[in-house]
Amino acid sequence: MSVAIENFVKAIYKNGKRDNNDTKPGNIAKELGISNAAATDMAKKLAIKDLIDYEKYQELKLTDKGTKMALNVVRKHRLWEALLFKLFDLSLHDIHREAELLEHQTSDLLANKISDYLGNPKFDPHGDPIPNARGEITTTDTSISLANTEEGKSYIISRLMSDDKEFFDFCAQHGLKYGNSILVSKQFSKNKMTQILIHNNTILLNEDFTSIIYVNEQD
Amino acid sequence: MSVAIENFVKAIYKNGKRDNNDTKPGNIAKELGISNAAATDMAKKLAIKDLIDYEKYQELKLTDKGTKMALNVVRKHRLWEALLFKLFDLSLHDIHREAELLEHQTSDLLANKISDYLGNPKFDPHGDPIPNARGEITTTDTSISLANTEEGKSYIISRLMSDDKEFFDFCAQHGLKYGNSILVSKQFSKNKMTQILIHNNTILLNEDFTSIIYVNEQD
DNA sequence: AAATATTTTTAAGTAAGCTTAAAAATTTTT
DNA sequence: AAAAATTTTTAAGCTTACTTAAAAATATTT
Repeated sequence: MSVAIENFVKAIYKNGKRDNNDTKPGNIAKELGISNAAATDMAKKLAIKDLIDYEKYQELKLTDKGTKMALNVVRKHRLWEALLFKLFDLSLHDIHREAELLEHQTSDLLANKISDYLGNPKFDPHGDPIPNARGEITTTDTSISLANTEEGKSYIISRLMSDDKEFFDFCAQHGLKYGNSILVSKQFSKNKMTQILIHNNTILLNEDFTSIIYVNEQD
Repeated sequence: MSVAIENFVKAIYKNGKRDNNDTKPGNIAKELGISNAAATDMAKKLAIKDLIDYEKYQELKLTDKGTKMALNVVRKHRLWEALLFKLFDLSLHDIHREAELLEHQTSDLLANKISDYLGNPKFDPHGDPIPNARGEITTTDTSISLANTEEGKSYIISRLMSDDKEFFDFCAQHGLKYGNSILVSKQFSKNKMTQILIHNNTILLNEDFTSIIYVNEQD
């Protein structure tokens, strides 16, 4: 399947998870940096291939076949990230950029070899779960916007779900990285902000960030 | 640059080395599995980009810029082959197939990281020399069609320059592989055939094969 | 609920990278 | 060196993945 199609399906998958399921053509177009018209166009083509269900003016919905394709690409992306992270001294941002290209030129055979080589890891260097060869994925974490603030309850950062360099730089600067411990001290639900404590620093995060920082409860 | 252009330039480079410099559009077309018309078309486009010198009905000749691009792609191909060979249990044929795709989606930065990781190797698993980051390449071997048959002179196989599965299978079956020792016992120049001795078996090879099996003199 | 703004869709057009068919040039055979 | 065969080129056309501009529908604001 073409790179354009794989990326389109992947974008629907990602937007379906992340935002409030806003997978109308315009959102996908923005994600991919193409025009709305191009997104509508592509949506029709994918519908013919039975990768999405398409109804005019509605959200784009992946079919089982489409979901399978998206997970296959996501699997390859995250396996590449894990491999490049292990072998080379590269920034997470660089690794992401390389994986973004390699993911589309990787046979299932090679993906499985990479997975084996790494010991069939369940998570990539961002903490994102790696779907297995059958497209199954296991996650238990939640965004910190939904974390509760019970006294003394601490969390472990499990993922930073973004490809934005500015966001990564911000995270790096404040010690927000995969595996680190934080305390969610307060939710300002009205203003959609969250206050956290990390390394004895209190940080107030707005929705853009709280929705893409994921954590697991600390045991 | 696009995949199609990189492959076109690479094909000219390869044909310029291998065959009797037969780099007319038809040969490149055959190499790439496209029509002659498409090859002529592409040749004109590459000329505009100053990647080749193009004159109607003549051989296609890479400019310095074109050669540089070809060597850059070849470098990435061979580095991928070396890496995949080291990490995974895959056949040389599979490795070649994967590298053929990955080579076009690899930044110079990543290529250099792979090279460093492998200790900046000079040869890939086929024995083909890996151009360095500046596009320099070092070779001393010759095809067995040109090897001389001096009494008792033996050679070490340095490369099997092909992507053809049948050829690889043939080589595997007869012990023709990188590093093995052979004796070139007779040149039938009139018939363009070469007789070799390997593992006490005498094999008579025709030009198709003698022109792509490369050897170094044994010290 | 009307007016306004935004988004989606349609329509027409472009560039890349191919195709086939036929004309033009070159190469090979006799 | 003429005839035959092959190769290269030109021409016209196709598909994919985009674009911009304008029409149609939906969503938001007042």
